[in-house]
Amino acid sequence: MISLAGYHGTEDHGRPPRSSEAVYLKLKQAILDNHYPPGAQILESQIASEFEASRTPVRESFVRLQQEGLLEIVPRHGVRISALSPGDMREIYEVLMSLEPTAVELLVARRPDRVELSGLVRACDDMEKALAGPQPDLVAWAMADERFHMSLARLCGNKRLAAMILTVWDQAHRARMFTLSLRPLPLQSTAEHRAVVDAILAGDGERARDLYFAHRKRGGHELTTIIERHGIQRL
Amino acid sequence: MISLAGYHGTEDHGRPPRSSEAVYLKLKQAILDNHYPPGAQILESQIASEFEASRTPVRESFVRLQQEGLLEIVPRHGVRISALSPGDMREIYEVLMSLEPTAVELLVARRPDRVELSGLVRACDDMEKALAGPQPDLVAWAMADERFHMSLARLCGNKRLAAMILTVWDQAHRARMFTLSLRPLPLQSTAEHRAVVDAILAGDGERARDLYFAHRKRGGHELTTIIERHGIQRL
DNA sequence: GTCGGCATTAGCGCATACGTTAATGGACGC
DNA sequence: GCGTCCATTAACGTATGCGCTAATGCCGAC
Repeated sequence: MISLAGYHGTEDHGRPPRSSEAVYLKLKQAILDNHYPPGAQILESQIASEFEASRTPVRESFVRLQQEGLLEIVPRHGVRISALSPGDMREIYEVLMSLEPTAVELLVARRPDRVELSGLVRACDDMEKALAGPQPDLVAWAMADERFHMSLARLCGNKRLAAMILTVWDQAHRARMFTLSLRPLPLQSTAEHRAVVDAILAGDGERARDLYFAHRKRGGHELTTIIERHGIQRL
Repeated sequence: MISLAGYHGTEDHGRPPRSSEAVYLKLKQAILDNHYPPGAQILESQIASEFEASRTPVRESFVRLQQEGLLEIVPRHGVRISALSPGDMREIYEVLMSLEPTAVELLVARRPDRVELSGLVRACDDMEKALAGPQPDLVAWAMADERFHMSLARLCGNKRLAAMILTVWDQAHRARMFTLSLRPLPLQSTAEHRAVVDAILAGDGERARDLYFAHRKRGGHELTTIIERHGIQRL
């Protein structure tokens, strides 16, 4: 997880570390890392003792994570970690197909300098590196891919847009990790990222947006196909 | 405010009414109704006594409303009701220009029947009616406009997309109400809504999307112009 | 007169206590 | 043997208490 310090406004400013913030971050990470698998039921008191805090900060974290769609509060049964149905994946990809191309377009319109874009370029480099050797490192590739998309969201200059992208991206995180080994080597995906960066560097917003849209569409289609072929119902 | 029962998963299922839910709803309504003006500082204990609840449900509401961008928790100073800068308005309109046309396109792709679309048609009728008489009723127009956009979001079949539209729409609610009397009579806006509905009824997704995008773009431009001309810095 | 430091206290973050509800298991009746 | 009802208790939703932090105001010194 790469956090977007800012929009949801909960990063500290040198204040005493808040237990509720720590619980929130650790719990979120644990969910994304599949430490609590989808469908799992967890009790407030269980998390409270695991994280050595009282129920109050745990409840606060639950509320926040519920709004982010990572879990659902079920009265008397604690929380249920959200599982994504194929329909949810469709929703997420529809949202990303709408927001991410817009983010690219906004980024180009801002006329960013090469320094700002260095993160994107490096993420591309890392994706290529991860697939270059005789033993492709899929996890490294996925991390670079994530870095690429997070950077792009943050660079677009629209905090709300960035936060929305991050939210659904987080929701889909586990599913992406799970399907990583089921899909063909992401060589084309990597090339598409590079093409987007090139268009951004060239200042061609329309081309960048269209490339990005195509990338997202193909990726979504690929994932949908995998989910269907494997008959996956929840992830 | 028109609530999207569902996505954020806090509607009740015949359970005992929860105080925290009541506080959340009333507080949100109060903010949208400008009962607490932007920039206002409110203390937990103040809301608690006003709403006759303890601090716990108030805190929970604060957390939720902060994530929705309606207020900001400022330690030791309670919460500050969010004020929108011109930059915020730009962000909101960029998001809506991305999401709403997508929603329209998705709606048309679902091939909705006339019954499903009746809410949209009625909202259009009401907008026209509100402007028809010798004394145009701007508030009635704004309510119908809001109903139109909320219906569209909900009809698109993508809960996440709908929730996102609702969130930013809520953020901009006060600003829209405030500028209502500063802008020209929304005759063109009303006509544009009608055109979008016609395109939806005709099943022409691409036209509907383009019309909607143009509508949103023009509306955003109009609002931006007003804000600039009046030198408004916070609303 | 102004600035700085200290005391006071407001307000919060967290822990915990309390009452309520619903889930569970056992016992009894059919 | 099975179903139903009641008792038990687990878990939550809310209230409240506690200790800590920082904001505020006052007083004294320069």
